[in-house]
Amino acid sequence: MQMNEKLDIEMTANVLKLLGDKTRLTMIKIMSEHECCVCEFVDLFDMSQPAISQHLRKLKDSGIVKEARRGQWIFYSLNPTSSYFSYIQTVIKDLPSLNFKLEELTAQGKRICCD
Amino acid sequence: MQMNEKLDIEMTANVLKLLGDKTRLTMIKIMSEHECCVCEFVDLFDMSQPAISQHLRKLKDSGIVKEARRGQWIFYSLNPTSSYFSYIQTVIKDLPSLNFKLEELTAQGKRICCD
DNA sequence: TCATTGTATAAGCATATCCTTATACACACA
DNA sequence: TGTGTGTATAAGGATATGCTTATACAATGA
Repeated sequence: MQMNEKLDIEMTANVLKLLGDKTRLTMIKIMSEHECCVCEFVDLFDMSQPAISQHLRKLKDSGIVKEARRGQWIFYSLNPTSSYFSYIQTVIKDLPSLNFKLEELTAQGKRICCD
Repeated sequence: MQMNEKLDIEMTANVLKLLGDKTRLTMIKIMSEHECCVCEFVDLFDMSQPAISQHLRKLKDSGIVKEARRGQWIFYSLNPTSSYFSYIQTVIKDLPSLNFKLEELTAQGKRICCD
């Protein structure tokens, strides 16, 4: 059963602006499949650590992403309490999965695991 | 039956960036319900005619919107041949309808009709 | 053909965006 | 407590964005 809750245009535009950047859209798609820490993103993107950190901060400030510190690492994931949680999943649904990217990291021993 | 065609991340980010502006997102929502000409948008938004025109050009350049001249007027609408046509409809589905805005125009005799 | 109306383009400006490098902060562990 | 590793913040620069005003182009109709 669909909820069909109405979205605010201005808030939605802000969310779409955040997703309207290739780096952030890719991050969001990755986080929709797995939580991920900053250093993993740094390995996945050809970009400096501060650049990654700044993208994550924008996503966190908007409330669509949450962070969880585990020891030295901070893991980011989609925030299930955000009012845009299911909307975002709809928007990214048909983007290609990036699981294989994380598997490459695992193969290179670069995957962070805190179990 | 869902198609579930895979979307390209970079192209999708570009589309979302276009939608990630309050003015353009509103325009798109309006166009999803009715075609609309430039002067109508000018009446609907508190913004100059060139500003409206420039937003429409971006949307047209990306292929997600098409134009049709009818006499003096140029009508814009969602482009059904765009590969993002159904995607966009999904993305804007739960935004509030703006039909009442067009009805206000009609009441003010500002609605353009070429029938 | 000329004036009017609708639309597009050009140029310029203020601000936003996205990156960089340098540096600070947080945690782990010897 | 000191050092290494992970992450955040600060500052600054290049480019992008979104508006403005001025002007050009397109169609209509007297």
